[in-house]
Amino acid sequence: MGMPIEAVWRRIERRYEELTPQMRKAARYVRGNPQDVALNSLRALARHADVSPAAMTRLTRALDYPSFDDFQAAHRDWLTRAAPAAFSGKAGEILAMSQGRDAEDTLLDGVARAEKANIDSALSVSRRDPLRQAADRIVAAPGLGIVGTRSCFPVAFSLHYSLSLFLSKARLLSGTGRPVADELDLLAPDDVLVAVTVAPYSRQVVEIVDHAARRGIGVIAITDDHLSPIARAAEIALVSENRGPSHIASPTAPIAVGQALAMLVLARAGEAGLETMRKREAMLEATDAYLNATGAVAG
Amino acid sequence: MGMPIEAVWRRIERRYEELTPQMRKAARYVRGNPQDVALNSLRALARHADVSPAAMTRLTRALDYPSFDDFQAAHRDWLTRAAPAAFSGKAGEILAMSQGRDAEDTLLDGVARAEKANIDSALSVSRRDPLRQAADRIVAAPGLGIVGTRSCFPVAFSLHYSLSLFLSKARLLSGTGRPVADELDLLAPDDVLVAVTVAPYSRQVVEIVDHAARRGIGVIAITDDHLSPIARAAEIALVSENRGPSHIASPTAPIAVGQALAMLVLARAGEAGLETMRKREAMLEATDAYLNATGAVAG
DNA sequence: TTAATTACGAAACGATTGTTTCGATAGTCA
DNA sequence: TGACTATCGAAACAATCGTTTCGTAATTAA
Repeated sequence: MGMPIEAVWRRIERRYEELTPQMRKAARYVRGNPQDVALNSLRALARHADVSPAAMTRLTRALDYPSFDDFQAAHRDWLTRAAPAAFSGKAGEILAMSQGRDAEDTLLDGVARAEKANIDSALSVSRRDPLRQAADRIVAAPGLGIVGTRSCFPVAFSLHYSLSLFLSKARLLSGTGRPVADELDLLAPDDVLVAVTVAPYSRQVVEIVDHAARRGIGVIAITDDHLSPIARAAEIALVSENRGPSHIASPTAPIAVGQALAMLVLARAGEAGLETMRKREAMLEATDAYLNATGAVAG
Repeated sequence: MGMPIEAVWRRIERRYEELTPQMRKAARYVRGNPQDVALNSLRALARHADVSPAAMTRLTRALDYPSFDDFQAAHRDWLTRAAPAAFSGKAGEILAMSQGRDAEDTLLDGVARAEKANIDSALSVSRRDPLRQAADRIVAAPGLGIVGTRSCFPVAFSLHYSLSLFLSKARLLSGTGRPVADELDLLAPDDVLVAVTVAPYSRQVVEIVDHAARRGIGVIAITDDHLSPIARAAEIALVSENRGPSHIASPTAPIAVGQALAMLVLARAGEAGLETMRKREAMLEATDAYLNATGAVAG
């Protein structure tokens, strides 16, 4: 048959350095999203990779493929081979499933698909510049507060938890035993506040954001719409769509945004950040917070 | 977005009799070669099925799809979902050669890909039976506790938050002001405890699980390995892989599991559950917790 | 048989595809 | 500085796309 996709990947990695910047961008996307190459047209693929169609054509030629069709064929072969052989069968066997399970499966399919689409939108190429700016801002700020309530509290918590592994200045405004707004006193002008809320927007968080903005605190908003109340008042807005079949809004996409943000901050903290993390881990092990690596549990 | 391919198959089987001979021929090929639909153009597909392009167009319309694109989209969804997360694990190699934005983009690509793969694994078809069992168990239990610490606390919190929207028996064992283990007293035998922890496993959670199991409390484990300390002691284990390029473990996949679980419980609660949810929402609106729907914020 | 209806594919449509051309721009060296 | 090269994307190209139209063939009913 055609040529295995592993050969494509090897070529990309081997020739990566001699590619032009735009071609590298295209190559990175292709390498990271093989199924996109298999399923989309060249123009759509270029759009996803945030590159011109011409650049994509040039990439395929630079990788010694006579045409995009041949390049795409390799990816289609791969995708076809990866697909399960479970589909073939006599008509009618699917009907064997009971009604209830069927409906639930459809729901779960929808959830999985929606979650993935939400994450895609949150970390799409076009939304990375704000992410980078936010990371820069957090690194530069002398102090950092993080706030989120209700369904967005997990987002705030996990962002704070990840950051606090290597960044001692992060504070979670959790409102334990007192109004959250009181904790805003912890922040000074030039500090940064990361605020999280999605529709329906928490009045509490919106008011804190407004208050912080007036005090000269830089606000980074993690939300679900460029026009949301906190996005408009914020210096930087990190937006992730939040759709799904469920009646309950899922926090996965904003959490992924928070994780990506924490990762970028860690990248900027460099070796010093990693060193801090190692020390924290050593401390946690010393206090017996975790089971030992063997996973063995006595009794 | 799209509709699951199972619906396509069901339609074909149900309406097969009333189709035209040429359309049946096309339908048979489509049913037997779904990957061809995903990967080829309408004309190529018609050629493979040995029918005219017009016949294929008519088939998609007869199956109530507005256009062939929509019809094809269903097959593409299926194919991408069916494909395993088989991309060679060393996706981060390219990063070594480049620097700055390039390196960060590669990292972000890796994060997005890993998060999606983790969610896929968590909600894959083979892991849905435990999910259903867990939902049944939660509905049947008189009492319900949820526990998770550190990086897994967001998982426990968001599951509890979602469930508490329509299920008053859910209790979050958060350990505010006292040891978490003390709160285990809230649970009686025949109750259910949902425990969350991923490697490195929290000693606290593992001990609570062991204690609960000995007391006859049914344990549902949300974790990252079938052999993890809490999975072995649990009645039902909901496992989601947790891989990624970051040094920090991301909680998105277990959170997605929690959301799916909450959705299934809601589905079982039926109209009564929805009614409870509406009441809660009305209450929150009445207490001015949210901004009004217009999103307008004064000042 | 004839009349009425249904099923079908060739042909043509505008939209979109992959590719090439070419002028503008950025960066480098003399 | 000015000349030269490398890189890029807008625009134009023919080809192919999905779809519709319409006359003919096949089928059915009487």
